[in-house]
Amino acid sequence: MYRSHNCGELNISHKNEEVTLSGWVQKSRNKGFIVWIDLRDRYGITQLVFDEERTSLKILEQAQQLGREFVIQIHGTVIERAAKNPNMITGEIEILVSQLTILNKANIPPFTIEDETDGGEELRMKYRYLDIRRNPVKDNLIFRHKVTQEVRNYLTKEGFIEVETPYLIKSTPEGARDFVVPSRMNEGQFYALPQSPQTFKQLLMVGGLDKYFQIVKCFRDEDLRADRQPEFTQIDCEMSFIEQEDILDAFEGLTRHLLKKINGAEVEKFPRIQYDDAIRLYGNDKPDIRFGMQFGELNHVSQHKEFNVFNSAELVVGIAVPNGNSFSRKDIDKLIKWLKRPQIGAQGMVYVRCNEDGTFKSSVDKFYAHDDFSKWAEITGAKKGDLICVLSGISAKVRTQLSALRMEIAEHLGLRKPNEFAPLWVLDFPLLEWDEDAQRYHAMHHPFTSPKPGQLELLKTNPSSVKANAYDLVLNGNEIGGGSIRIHDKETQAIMFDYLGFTPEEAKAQFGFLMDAFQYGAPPHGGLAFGLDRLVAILGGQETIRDFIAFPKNNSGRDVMIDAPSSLDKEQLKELYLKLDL
RNA sequence: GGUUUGGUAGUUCAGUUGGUUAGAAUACCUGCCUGUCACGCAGGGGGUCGCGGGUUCGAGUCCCGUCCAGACCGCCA
Repeated sequence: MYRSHNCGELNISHKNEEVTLSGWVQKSRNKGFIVWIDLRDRYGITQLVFDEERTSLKILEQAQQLGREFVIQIHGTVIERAAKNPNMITGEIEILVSQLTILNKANIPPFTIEDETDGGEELRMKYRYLDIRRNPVKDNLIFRHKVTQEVRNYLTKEGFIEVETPYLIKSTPEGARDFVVPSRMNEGQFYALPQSPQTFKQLLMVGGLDKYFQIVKCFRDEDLRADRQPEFTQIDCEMSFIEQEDILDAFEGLTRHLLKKINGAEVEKFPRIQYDDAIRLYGNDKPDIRFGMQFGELNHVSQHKEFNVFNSAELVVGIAVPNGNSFSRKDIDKLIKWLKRPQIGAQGMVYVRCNEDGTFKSSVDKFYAHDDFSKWAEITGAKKGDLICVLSGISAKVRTQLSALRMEIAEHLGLRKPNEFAPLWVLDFPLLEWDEDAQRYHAMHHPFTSPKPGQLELLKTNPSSVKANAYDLVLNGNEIGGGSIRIHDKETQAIMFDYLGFTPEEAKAQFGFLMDAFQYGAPPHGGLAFGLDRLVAILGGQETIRDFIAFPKNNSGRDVMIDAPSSLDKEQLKELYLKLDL
């Protein structure tokens, strides 16, 4: 028996008990005649004591040789400490060791195994197994386990069936790049790893399973970000004989359940916003509504004056920063500099200080009078003591820029509180999006999304105005889920493929199986997928998803621990009928 | 594909207008220490300044190239 207890559970009530513990040496404090060892396992830390009077000399000497992260097993007696440590759960007791076994030695770890480690990101990833010994990472993985358990509990209770769908599927040109896998048994042919189980879950609906879910890995071969991994996990769901309202209900229920069970947060009915309004009021299809600062459009009260920058702009739009008048000139210059970086690309910013005495002080006093600024303040909702920030230019660009500014300022002012949860449904996304590079429309969500009833005809006359039965769930400014009511008849699906530039032959070759299935009694259906990694990070009050993934990839899609990807040897390539053209 | 920041001891970092033998903290090793828990005290070892080239009497420092890493833009149905 390696252990009778773990390292986090012993307390004064176990006094005088004989116990066996196993774990890692966190730290030793050697005072010569007395040695303390902090023994660590997943559950906590228990202090071991060895001294000249009570421990045999052999064991004392052995204890003095123990290095950090040695794996040991001890047997001993729980005793009350002479000097207690109120900061530790096990701080009232220690183990007087009578037997010590070194189960395994350890090299000196390249970074400290402590909550505040001295190791940098890259080093921690290379030795991720050591990193996982640290509480912050370990706790995140346990937290993730709790979330997935609650997801399974809730959806199972609601009658959903978890079904596994294949990972080796077919490559399709729409959407993200596919990861591909050569087939040895089928010369010159390739599987693709799924970007999502989309078509399979629809086929499960045709199969009559009615309510499906899966916690499933998805793969996209696109460039990465801090919060984007090439393989990531989705909570993927689909339901039959439902309308949009049913899906919103079901997954609002799931999200509320998670917020309550995981965070103890009670959230009212989730507010909803139209996609068009989200863009107009926040410049963004995933607004963070934990704070205000809605956009106010100022064209009609700022144009046709002397200020040519605004006169020539398609859109003049501003936000009111609460108590922003406290920003110094230097603060504002810093913001403007930040806006002008190529990543944001703004030309500049006009600001108006709303003084406590009701007067205004702005960077464009030359062109506008008090009454003009009063109107600006009214439209942006600025109060005395606020700062109005105004950008202008091409509508789409300006909205993106002001949205970035809004988030930056909110972050700076501490308005993005991690323990506050503000979910939001964004509804009625456009069906299509114009692709400048390809000079054609592509599906904004995916090509299986149904248009709003009666809007199919609009495809011919005004494609970009067609709205879809598509919705996103946004939490604290992050898109955590998205879905749609699907097309479930062959004719409509064929029209969609046609508009997306597929020839009937291409559509048949790539999605014939789905179109065929639709001819055998496909029920009306729809669904949604949550990004689990991001959801877990947000519920955990953190922005980065990497520490909620046991073995994440780096910025270049590499696993620096196992050093993947790597090249294949000639034999392997030959077997797969591959020649490299480098 | 682009913008940008960085790479110096095991680790995290400092290193001024180019100028003696490249420092600090921590980790590590040795010794001392009977109540530590960020233990303390004394001593010690540890460097291809990412790599290659250039400018210079002299390069960690300046220039060019390259590799690696981070953040962001494009991209991510």
